[in-house]
Amino acid sequence: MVRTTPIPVRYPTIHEVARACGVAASTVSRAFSSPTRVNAVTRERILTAAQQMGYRPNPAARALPSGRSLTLGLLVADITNPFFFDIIRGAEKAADAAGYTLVLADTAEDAETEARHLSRLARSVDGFLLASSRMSDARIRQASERAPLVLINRHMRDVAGVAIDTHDGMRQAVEHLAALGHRQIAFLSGPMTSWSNRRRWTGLTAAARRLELQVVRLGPYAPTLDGGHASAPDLARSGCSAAIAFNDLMAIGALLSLQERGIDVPGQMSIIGSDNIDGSTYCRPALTTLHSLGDTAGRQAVSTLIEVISGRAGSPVTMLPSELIVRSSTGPVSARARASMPVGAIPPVAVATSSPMSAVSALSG
Amino acid sequence: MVRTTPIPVRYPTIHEVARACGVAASTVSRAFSSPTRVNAVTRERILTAAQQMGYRPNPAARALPSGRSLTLGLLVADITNPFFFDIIRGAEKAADAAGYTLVLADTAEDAETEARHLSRLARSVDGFLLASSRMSDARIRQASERAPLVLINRHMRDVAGVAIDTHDGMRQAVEHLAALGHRQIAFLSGPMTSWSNRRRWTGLTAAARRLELQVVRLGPYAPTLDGGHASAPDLARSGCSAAIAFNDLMAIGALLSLQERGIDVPGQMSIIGSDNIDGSTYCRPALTTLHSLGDTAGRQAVSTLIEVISGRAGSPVTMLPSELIVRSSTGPVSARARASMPVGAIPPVAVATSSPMSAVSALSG
DNA sequence: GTGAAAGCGCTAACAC
DNA sequence: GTGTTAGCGCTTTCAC
Repeated sequence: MVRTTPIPVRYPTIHEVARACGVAASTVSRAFSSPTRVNAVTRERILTAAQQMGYRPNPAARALPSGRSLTLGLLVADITNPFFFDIIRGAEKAADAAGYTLVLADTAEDAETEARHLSRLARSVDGFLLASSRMSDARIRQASERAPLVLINRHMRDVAGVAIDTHDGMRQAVEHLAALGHRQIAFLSGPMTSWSNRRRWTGLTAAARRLELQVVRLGPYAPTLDGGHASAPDLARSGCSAAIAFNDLMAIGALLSLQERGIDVPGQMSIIGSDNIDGSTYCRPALTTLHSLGDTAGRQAVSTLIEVISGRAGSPVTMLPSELIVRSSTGPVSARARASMPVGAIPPVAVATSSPMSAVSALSG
Repeated sequence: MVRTTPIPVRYPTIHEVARACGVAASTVSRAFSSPTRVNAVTRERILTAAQQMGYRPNPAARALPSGRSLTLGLLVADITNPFFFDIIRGAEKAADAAGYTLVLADTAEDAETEARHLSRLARSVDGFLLASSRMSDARIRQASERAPLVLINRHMRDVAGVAIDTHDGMRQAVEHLAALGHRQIAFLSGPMTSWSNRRRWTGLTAAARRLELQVVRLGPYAPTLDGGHASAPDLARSGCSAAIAFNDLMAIGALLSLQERGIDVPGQMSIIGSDNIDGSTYCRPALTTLHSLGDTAGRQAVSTLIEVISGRAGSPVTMLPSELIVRSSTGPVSARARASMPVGAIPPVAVATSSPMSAVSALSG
């Protein structure tokens, strides 16, 4: 038989512990919350008694007068995207170590869902971590004025955050491709609402201009395998010999579709991803990609958030580096490709999309 | 400048809403908690006022007298394992729809970590969902007596749960291999603490006995890419022409390692995984694997848990089917392999491991 | 159908 | 250092 009604455990309260120790309830409270303000001996006695009575502080009762729930909300753009794994694990570890509970919510790449979670959790958590937020700057700013908030993988001058500098990563990627002889590079764009997408594009164009390469932006596509698949036809007819995708999932999707169309990677097309997910090691060819320290980002974001919550200042905007990992999806440009793509056939920076992208227009001149 | 101290929003209380409406606080409370027990007109008035005053119930204040936090804890064996994605998403959707908040915690494949989370969250949540619990039956039973608890992907007669029937999936896998001419099959075992691992092994041996095939169990290995890599040497010298791995990650790891050793898949070795993760479509060759309805499992588990919490009975143990998806990692046994593996060289069921596995000894006779 | 009142278990002044 | 005393914002009897 299945026991459908568990016997609820009656936990002892602070008062019962107090009585057992012959002290006031407030002393028991202090023994847990501000250990220094209680006599070491009596504190020990209280802790021991509490221990053997099975006392566990009631979080709700704690939160009510103090206003602090010791809970943090982590909103992630896509929980199935391996990019977030290390961030989640890092954040969880740091939260745990600091005595906080982490509530994880998936925003499914949608600003509205993100906003809903934000308002739904507003009174349950002490602060928010927004990993790859898809909301507008204005909305984020507004949210950060109502509750402690730290951004991950997004940068705003006036909001605390931990960002990953793929700008420099893009430089490494472009230099790698240039060294292999590529002159025309496509960028497979991810969501326009993604700061890191814009950042990658600006990093890419800056490096390309310096090295006198031509770049085209294709998309935007969904930052998923399917998005990558969708990009393949555009890429195939782009006249480029190499592509840098917004992330690994897209890169892998593109790679598969190209192969299905009989286009060899890297023989006829080199591909670079970003995030260094597990799959980038076992797709074929294995993916050249950017690696960054998600674990560190998660930890750092939590500790920044805890500082913000406690009203301490600090240097709230952290930048983490990223690094190119060269595998087998990039190779020298083929003679045929080189011949079929006369330099100057396309302008230095072309945007093959109808979607607006402010950061681009300023650069495409 | 970064604003490190957000201006905390002072939310109106139930009393302020009450005053604005000229009713008692308790009526406002009822308007939200038990809508039927309040006059429809006054209720509408209250809801409107609350709306425009920006009233949001305080979860802690709610939880204190009621004892219910409207929060559910979902403990997952490995948050980076794609097997859990659909389960997480399904659970999140169902929880959301029922007005519950989901706290997600990663147990890192460790029973102790799982127990720690269980006790840490005990007073913060109304119940637990344990996805692929690594704890012992005894411990799970004990936990389920202290708090509402529903198992996912594990079966115990006396604890509510949603299990995935890979027993029948294994039958499909073995029949598929038998049809391709394989006579010797290896099982790459996952964690011994995993119910589904044991279940897969019994399903495999039962089907193999019926079809008069021989099976060997190798491992256990970690249920990860690395675990799969580790299994490859054992598999290569096992004398088998096909392997069924505990999950896709292991299958992919094994596949890569075999290829590195110059062993062709499926030419010299057929491989079957389980879980149908995204990576199983883009590893090469694409993986033949078992698919199951994680989303449904997650949803179902949440609704069962809510029933358990509210003391309602029902049919608390659900079984979900699984289905074989044939891709390219399985093929006909090669003539060479067939020749080199005389039937009868190894006993019908061999266990090439020193680890204890109760379910096995009973079957290996 | 609604109001009054008594807590839920804890924290945080404030005294001493 | 420790005890006393108010609440925190809500739910939930119990009257009416």
